[in-house]
Amino acid sequence: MGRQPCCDKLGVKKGSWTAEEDKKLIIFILNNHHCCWRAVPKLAGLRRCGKSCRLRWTNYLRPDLKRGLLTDAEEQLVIDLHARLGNRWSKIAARLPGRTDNEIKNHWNTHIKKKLVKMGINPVTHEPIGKSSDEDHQSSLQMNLPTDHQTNGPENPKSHHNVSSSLVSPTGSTTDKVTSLEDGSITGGGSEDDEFLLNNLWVDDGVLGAPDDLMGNFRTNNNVMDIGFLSSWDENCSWLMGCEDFGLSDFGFNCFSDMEVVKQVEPQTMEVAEKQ
DNA sequence: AATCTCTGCAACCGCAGAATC
DNA sequence: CGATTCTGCGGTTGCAGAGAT
Repeated sequence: MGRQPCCDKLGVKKGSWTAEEDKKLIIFILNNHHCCWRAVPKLAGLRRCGKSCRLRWTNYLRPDLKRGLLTDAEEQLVIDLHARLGNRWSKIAARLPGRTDNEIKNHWNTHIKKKLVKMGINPVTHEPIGKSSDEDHQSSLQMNLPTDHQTNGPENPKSHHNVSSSLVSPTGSTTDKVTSLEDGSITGGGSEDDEFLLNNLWVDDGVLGAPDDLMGNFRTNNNVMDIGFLSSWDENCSWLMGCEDFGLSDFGFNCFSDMEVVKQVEPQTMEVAEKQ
């Protein structure tokens, strides 16, 4: 028998989300969390696929998301993690609070990849271009690059060393780990090894761990909704899990005044929010 | 000022594994 | 235990804005 289908494709809207749709989704999840994504669009009054709702929420509307370009430290960590995990963006994203796999994937493809090539580093193998005889990698790499990079080629031949050595992180902690990885101590795909090493990497990298200034912001296409009274990653997460206990006005969601707010704000929660 | 080209990002698509019946 | 569906992931696409001509 199995389950019911995810969504009937008929009447499902595609394309960019409107501010109105964002509001509906945010309000629904605030009041109900999400029981299952399949049910979300119908219950929230959206003509979207549940999959699309999940994507919109996780990649754009989640309150714990950071915004803007990755910092140097984050970029360095992405490079290090990519060197050992490959294109497992979700695993990489799990190590960068407030960043999504989609965001990291995009940043890799648009920024980091080019930067590495300019430095003479193969972004696939993380080895100096020309060092290995894997011409397949190089040719495939060039296929994926814009023409300006194809014509210019590596502009920095002096960078014939490990990526992680050339892009030194502020802590300097990640470089050594990468070196140890490349001597064969890491087995590709070994999830337990990955977890162990990544946890070490995570723990000692205070720069990236749960930033103090990580303030959750809800944003729509037109609005940024401050929920800055939450001061840490953990608080953000726990708040999310218990979001049904709060009303929208607690978070400064006055922009939703035109929307029907289902739940009433409890006086106690107001007090808590004000104290923060 | 108008047009063209390039770049970056949000969103979609298809697949695989997990979950459910 | 097989069939079916759900969820999450990675690859890819399409559009909008920026920059170049």
